[in-house]
Amino acid sequence: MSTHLQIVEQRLAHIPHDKEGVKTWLRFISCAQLVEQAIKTMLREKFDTTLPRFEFMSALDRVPEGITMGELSRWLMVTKGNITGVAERLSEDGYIKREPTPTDRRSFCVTLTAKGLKEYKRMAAEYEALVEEIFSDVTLEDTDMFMGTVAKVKEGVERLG
Amino acid sequence: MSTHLQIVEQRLAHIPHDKEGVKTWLRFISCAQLVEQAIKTMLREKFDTTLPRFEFMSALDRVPEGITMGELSRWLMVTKGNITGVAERLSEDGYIKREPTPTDRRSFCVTLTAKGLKEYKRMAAEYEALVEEIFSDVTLEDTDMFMGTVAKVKEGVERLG
DNA sequence: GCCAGATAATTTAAGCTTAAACTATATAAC
DNA sequence: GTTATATAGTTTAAGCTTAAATTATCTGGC
Repeated sequence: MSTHLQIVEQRLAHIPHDKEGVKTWLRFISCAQLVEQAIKTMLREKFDTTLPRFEFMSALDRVPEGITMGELSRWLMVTKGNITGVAERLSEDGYIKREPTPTDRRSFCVTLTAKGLKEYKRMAAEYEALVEEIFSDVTLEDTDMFMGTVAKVKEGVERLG
Repeated sequence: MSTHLQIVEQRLAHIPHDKEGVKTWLRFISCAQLVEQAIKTMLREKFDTTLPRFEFMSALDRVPEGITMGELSRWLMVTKGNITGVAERLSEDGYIKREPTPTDRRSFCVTLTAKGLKEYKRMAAEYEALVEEIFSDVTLEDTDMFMGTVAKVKEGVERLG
């Protein structure tokens, strides 16, 4: 049985030596996927939920007064159609509620229910513990260097126009 | 209009100071998503295709003699059901072909067609140019430091059991 | 040969995601 | 007030993804 790490090494071996950027990108994305997979597995096994649902509830936890679907869409950086679907399922489970806003009859004010807040707090504690454990050997110096690299990559993306 | 970068900074501001790992993870995944989005946009606009289709064809390009659905599943680190679906659509478009293997009547030998190979080469050139451009300011020293951090994160995930 | 267990691939049901079309409402210009 | 334009949210069609169940085939032990 091949591990994630071994497969990534095999894939790197097929990339020409002059493609340093491609190799770095493959290392980058495979590490991100590894961590994300660990988070998804934890959320599924311990809370029978998904990362998009968790992130949706996390967005609501910041703002007890509630926010609109459009604001959620911008905060989570996904389409409004996406928000509609996730909200529908969270609402069915009684974790969130959508109430009309007095000033604009087109929009809703979305908030966590008491049940949703309680469940979110449980999930957030496990999530934070998991991520802190995964990153526990990463030092502040590592993070500083890493942020410098991230800044260069982001500039690279912005250069594209 | 908020940019990706601004939204990430706002999200970081809501994370407690003692959660360094969570902050680093958010920076990590947001950078990965930014690059991935640039790649997906390029593939859609220039080739009317998707990243999973590109990766599928990339896996086939390595092995002109062809590989089975199960090998593709392991190489791409996705379920076999996933492979069935993507293969079906690529086959409809004439980019790949599935032939029975002589030794095992359960399995198929999957290869790129001439059309598929030609299209893949065009896509791969644009993909490599794009990624090299995005990572062009990242130095070998950056990459070395980054790999050290990645190794720590991977160990962190493996520690979970 | 026969049978039990393993393996290759597909199917199914559910959820995530997007782009584009659509409905309803708001806002601004006149 | 009417009209044009913009915005809030939903719907639709298509594709990606998974876990679990299923079908067909293979392999080893007898």
